[in-house]
This record gives sequence, structure tokens and C-alpha cells, in this order.
Amino acid sequence: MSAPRGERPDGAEPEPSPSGRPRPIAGGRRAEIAAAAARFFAEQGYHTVGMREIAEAVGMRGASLYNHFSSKEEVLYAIALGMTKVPAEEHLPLLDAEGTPATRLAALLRAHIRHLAGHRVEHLVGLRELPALTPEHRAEITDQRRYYQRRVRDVIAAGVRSGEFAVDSPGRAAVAILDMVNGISWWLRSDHDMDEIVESYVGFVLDGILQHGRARPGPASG
Amino acid sequence: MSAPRGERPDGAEPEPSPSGRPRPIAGGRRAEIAAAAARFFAEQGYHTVGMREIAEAVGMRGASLYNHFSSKEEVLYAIALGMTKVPAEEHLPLLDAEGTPATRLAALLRAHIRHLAGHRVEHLVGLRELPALTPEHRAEITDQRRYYQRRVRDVIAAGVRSGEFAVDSPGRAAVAILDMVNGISWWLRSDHDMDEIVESYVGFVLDGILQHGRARPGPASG
DNA sequence: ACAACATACTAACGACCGTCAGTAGAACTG
DNA sequence: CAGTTCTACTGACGGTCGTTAGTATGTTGT
Repeated sequence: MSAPRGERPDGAEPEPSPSGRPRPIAGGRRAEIAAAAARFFAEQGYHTVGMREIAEAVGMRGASLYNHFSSKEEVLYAIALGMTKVPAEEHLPLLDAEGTPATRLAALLRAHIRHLAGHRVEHLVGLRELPALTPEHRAEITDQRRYYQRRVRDVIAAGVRSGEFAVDSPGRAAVAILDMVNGISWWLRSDHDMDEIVESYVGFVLDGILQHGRARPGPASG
Repeated sequence: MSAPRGERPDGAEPEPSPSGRPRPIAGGRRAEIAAAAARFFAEQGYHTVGMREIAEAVGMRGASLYNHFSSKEEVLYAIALGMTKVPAEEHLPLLDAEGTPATRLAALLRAHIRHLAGHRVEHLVGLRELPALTPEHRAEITDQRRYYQRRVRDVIAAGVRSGEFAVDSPGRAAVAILDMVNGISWWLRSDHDMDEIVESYVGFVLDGILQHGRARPGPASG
């Protein structure tokens, strides 16, 4: 089962392209590697996966990966960054749009969950493998996450002031909400009905958690 | 700062301990090792931590750990089992006690969160390092977790039937609730006010998520 | 055509890993 | 007392890991 180390497996390549150029892709190689690595990291864990295994998945030898990434940790960092910095910059403007706090938060939640679903493995890796990052890289990721969390807390606080929401501690609610929606990436499968999940969770948050301090009618009893 | 136990000169005393017996603890050694390992696993990740590092923390050499565990994976398995099987057997009977579904679920949530807080690192490891387990061990842990989740779903369904709760999908709500409360172990620190956290989350669940389908009065407008 | 660059390769290094074999000294048991 | 068990030790093995150096080859720019 071990690959013959010293020999060139001429016919073992997935593409024995006789032109000598194995892959015509230009520039997108980094993303391709990161995507393959994220898949492996998600299902086996960062440290279990070797550079040679990642390389094989994209049709290279392990050492060649260092033409695209300076280290294994940088691969992980790129994955984590793509799930914190990028969506933060794309989604948080939704909180600055027009509308009530409730509609703005709903828009953010929908974008958040849909993005998570579209990048499930990357999201899972970004949550799970933080300790494997360099202290500097880890700090950058957690800072970004804290900022995102703070923005959610602020829009909740605005909703409390406007009377739309009823919670004691917007900060505590923000943490609980984000933990709940991020939990999706642990169990999501491709055969789930995304529309239904999104609307369920938006309901849990907007009509549930953020309303739990409000008086309600009890169960029908007559 | 290095311990003097490292080198063993020819005729020197192995331990300066006056009693001559290095450790009077009997039998509790397994738990001591697992606790130390859980601390390391939680903050560095399972694969980053070596047997020699765990051993040093309990005053042994790496190879001596194999007098207590047959493999490194068994250490992880013991930790994970202590956070699924044990609490399931201790807490789930609360769902069979007397009272309404709401009071029974509240009791379970309180016990769950308090147990989580008392074993934060073990809980985190049990969540995060599942892929490092043997397929058989992993299956056992996830089966246990699925059972726990099903019991929560059932009590939610009972509450819906009795009119105490108002949710469309008890199963979906159970998953969301458990993800939310389990998320606590990712950020909990020892200086948090546990009573306040517990009651906040019980409120999020019982008065929030599980009521979100019920009609409510809107924000006060007159 | 020639230089410069990008990308892939082979080969190997040093470090560390989990694990095992063998041993020794205490602690119990009869 | 002898015999068994328990626990910790030393020392080492085979393997894998991330990474580097050096090299070959195809593409691009002038």
C-alpha cells in the first residue's frame, strides 16, 4: 500500500497527459490545494493529515506544495481566514443597511448560514483547529471573530432599545446565537433541506431567543 | 526548573520523599492521567501532545503510561466516554421524574450545563477530537450522543403535545439547543458567574426557542 | 533564441512519535 | 519466608512527519 518512494510511477498519474503539462490551471492552484486540505482536515483532523496526502489529492508530490504555501500551518491559516475575514467583510455590511434591527439581523443570519453551508468543511476546520495555528495567526482569527460577535451584540442591543427584542444581556445572547448557528457545520449533510434549516434557525433566534423576556399567552386551557 | 527525576545515578535515591514510597495513591492513577491528558488535549489538540508530555505532568516517563492505558487512543476514549456515557446515565433519569415536560427539561439542562462547567476541558476534548478515535470507539460515542439527543427531542415533543411548547420540529429544536449549550465549553472561563449562565440558557431554551411558534404581544405601543 | 520564471520532481535530513521489551524494586498474599 | 502483582524505569525500534536542497522542464517575455 506504500507508494514506491524512489521510483517514478509513470502510469499512476490520474492524467498521463503526453503533452508534458499536467495541469493547465493557472493561479487557482492555491485555492485548489486549500480546498483539498480542508476536506481532509475536516474529516481526519489537522495533524493526522500529512502534506503528502494533501499533495496526492491535487496530483502532486508533497514537497511541491511548498511552491504554493510556505508551510502546512499556512494552509490551515488560509482556510481559517477564508471563513472569518472574508465573510465578515461580505456579510457585516448587511447590519448597516436600512431597516429595523430585526430585519437586518435576519439578513445577516441568512447570509451566515448559507455561507456556512456552502463551505461546510472549511467552517468546521476553522472552528476546530484553532489551536494548531501560530499564536499570531490565531490571534488574528479570534480578533476577527470577536469583532463579528460584537457587531451582532450591538444590533441586538439596538433591537432591545427599539422594543423589538427582549433580552437581559445582548452579549450573552449573541454568543448563544452564534454557537447555535455555527453548530450546524458539525452535522450538516448535503441532503438536508437548506431553505427549511435557514428559516428554522432564523425563527429560533428572532422569535425565540430574542423574545424570551417578553410576556406571552400561556397554553390554551379552555 | 527541570525535575531532578530525569537522571538516575547508579546508587542514588530514586525519590527524596521521606516515606520512600513515591506515590501513596492507589488506583486513582488512571483518572489522574486522564485529567492531565484532557488539559493538554484541550489546549493543544490531541495529536500535538505526546505521551512523554502527559507522563511528565503526572511524574512518570512516557513508557510507564502503558501500565495504565493500552494506547494513547484509549486515554482519549476514556475522556470522551466520561463526557457522554457517564452524564447520560446520571442526567437522563431526570427526564423520567415527575413534573411537566418543561420542568423536567429544565432540570436536565441545569444538570447538563453544570456538569459541562465542572469538566470543561474534558467536554471540549470530547467534542473536538472525535476523529482521532478508533471507528469502533467513535461509533460508541456518537451512538450515545444520538440517544441523548433523541431523549431531548422526545421530551420536547411531549411538551408540544401538552401545549407547553410551540415548535414545528422537535428534532431540529433539540439539535439547536444542544449545540447552543455545548458551545459554552468553548469560551467558558473560571471567572464566569455560573448561576447566571445557567439561568440565562434555561431561559433561552424554555421561554425562547421552545416558545417561538406561539403568538405574542408586540412591542408596547401605547 | 535566450533569459527569467513558475512549477513540478527526487532525495534526504533531523526530529519526534507511539510503542514495546526487559528489568527492578516495592507491596501484598500465603 | 517465598511468590505474585503492580508500577515505574531504561533504552531502543521502526515509522512518519514537515521541511529543504538541488534539479528538470515547460511557459512567458523580450
